[in-house]
Amino acid sequence: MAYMKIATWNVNSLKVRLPHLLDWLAATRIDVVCLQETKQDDTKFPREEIEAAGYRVAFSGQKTYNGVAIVSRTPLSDVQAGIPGFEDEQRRVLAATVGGMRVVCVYIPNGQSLDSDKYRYKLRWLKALNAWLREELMRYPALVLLGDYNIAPEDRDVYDPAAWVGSVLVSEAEREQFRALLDMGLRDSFRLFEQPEKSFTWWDYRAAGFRRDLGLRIDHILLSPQLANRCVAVDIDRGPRKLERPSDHTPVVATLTAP
DNA sequence: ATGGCGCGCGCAGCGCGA
Repeated sequence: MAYMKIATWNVNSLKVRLPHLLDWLAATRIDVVCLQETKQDDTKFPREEIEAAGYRVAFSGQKTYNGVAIVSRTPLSDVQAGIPGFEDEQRRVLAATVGGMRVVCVYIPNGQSLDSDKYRYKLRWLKALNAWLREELMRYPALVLLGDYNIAPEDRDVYDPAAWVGSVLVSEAEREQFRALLDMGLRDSFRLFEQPEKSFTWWDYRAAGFRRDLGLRIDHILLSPQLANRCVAVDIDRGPRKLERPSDHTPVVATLTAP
């Protein structure tokens, strides 16, 4: 295989979106996709359907909220759920080694509002993620961190920055944590390339957000330097967002040359 | 436009997402 495609997609309920996922995998031949908001207990996870499509899968789920999974055409090894040493009942992190890469799938907390306990949790969570990844990067030079970050890193990632001042997803403390990831050497793969203005990955279900293109870029693929050197393209795939009953997020796909 | 929609749970209407 000349290229490897690795993707992230917040499916907002895997139960509802499984047909979209299977169709998308068949159409795109993606090698690895990290899922967020599966919202399913591990006992309910549709492992058989995904394996029947020719993929392996690792998952860490919970009922109603959160839940992450890594779907891969090649075997997954050294699967690890959660951030070591960080007590968290919420299933938001899953890491595995795939094709010589360390793949870290994250569903970063939303935060709700700046005065919320959930926001304080988000910042604590991000600090723990940063500290952990600093070590992981030393252990795994070929590392990719991908998922729903719930952070729009810059104003150009927001359809109307003025309207979002004072909100979660754009606050300075969150963006600082995002920059801390870049400061340890990770690259925002999307910005390695020329991209259209108004490149978004999420649109509110309300107010015809997608039709009016009122979106945010909050789903990201960060690459260690070694993987950034192999990255030849990164694209947002709006296709699944145009289907009936879509997720409010759309997939992001990075294309890497074979090692 | 202060909300709007979609999801899970569970069977009414609420919490949550972003």
